[in-house]
Amino acid sequence: MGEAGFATHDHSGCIEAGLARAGRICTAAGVRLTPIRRRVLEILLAEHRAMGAYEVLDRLAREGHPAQPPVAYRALDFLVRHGLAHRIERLNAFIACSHSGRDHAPVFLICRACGAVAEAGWQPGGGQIGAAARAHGFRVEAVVAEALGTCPNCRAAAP
Amino acid sequence: MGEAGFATHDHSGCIEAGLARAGRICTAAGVRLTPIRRRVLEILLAEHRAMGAYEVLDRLAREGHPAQPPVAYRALDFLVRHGLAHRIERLNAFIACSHSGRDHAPVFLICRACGAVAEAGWQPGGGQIGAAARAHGFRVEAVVAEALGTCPNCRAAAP
DNA sequence: TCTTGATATGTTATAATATAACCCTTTATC
DNA sequence: GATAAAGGGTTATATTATAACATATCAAGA
Repeated sequence: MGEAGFATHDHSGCIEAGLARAGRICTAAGVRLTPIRRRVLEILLAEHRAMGAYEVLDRLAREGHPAQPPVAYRALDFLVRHGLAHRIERLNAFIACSHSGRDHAPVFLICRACGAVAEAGWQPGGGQIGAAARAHGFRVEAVVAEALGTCPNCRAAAP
Repeated sequence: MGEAGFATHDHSGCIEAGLARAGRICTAAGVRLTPIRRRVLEILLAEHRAMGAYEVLDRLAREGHPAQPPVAYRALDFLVRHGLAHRIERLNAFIACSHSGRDHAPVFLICRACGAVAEAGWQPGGGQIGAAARAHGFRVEAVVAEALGTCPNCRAAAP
């Protein structure tokens, strides 16, 4: 999987690889990738973009799954807790994790024009946020880093 | 004003100074700091913490102001647009800007235990986010950076 | 000053996002 | 198989946010 940028690519393999990876992670963590959880991850992987909880829910509904809000939120919470998906605060949306490494602090690049989201990795402790936190005596446990702007595709289309 | 950290301080002067600064900024920008906008900023400055829109709204209501949701959202949007307040995505809440400088990209340090929020400044373009964006050909227009963790006060209280 | 366009406010209604709470089922373990 | 722990199904409701439209206020030129 690796980095997911804005470049279009054939990601038919992403879904399979993502599910396989999820299976490994869940096994290692001693938790269960149940059918609903697996299906939600699959939906996120297939769409390859940030999706709202109710959008995921609609999918499940159309497939005949039970589809009350808690169904989606529980599955999404699970995926986020185990690092298989991320929540994009700015969009109130969720996206499958596209970073292959272990524990990572993602930074999201969100295109205003097309809504595409790229995930990049970084070392939050090492940079300026870490420095700011140390200056305030603050212990960082998690970081939300989201950049809004325009992706290269949209700039090329409407410069 | 300057940096707002976790240290307690007498911020009676903060309110006055914040309002004066807001007046200058609005005059310079040719926009109006109307009574409602001013009052909402005053509330945020006085509380000195992140407040939800409906919490601000309750205040206005108790003071006899009209208090339908758009009243609060419009005032808060105005304050955010002009850099007088910030939206904390992670909390769906708003906080008065406590950074005296000009255009700045704030990073927020949010304490899980007590909910306090400190605002620090940084240079988003220079750091790792800038590097990640350049690597993806992404043009950054705004950055949300929020760190969750524990503030020094809470760690001292319950280590 | 009058008019006019732009901006702001008041209000109703509703959309979008998220969680509480309860009960039942499935799974893992002894 | 008994039992505890985790997950799922469902109802209801809480929380956050905006659309839409009528009225009021302001700024600036005719």
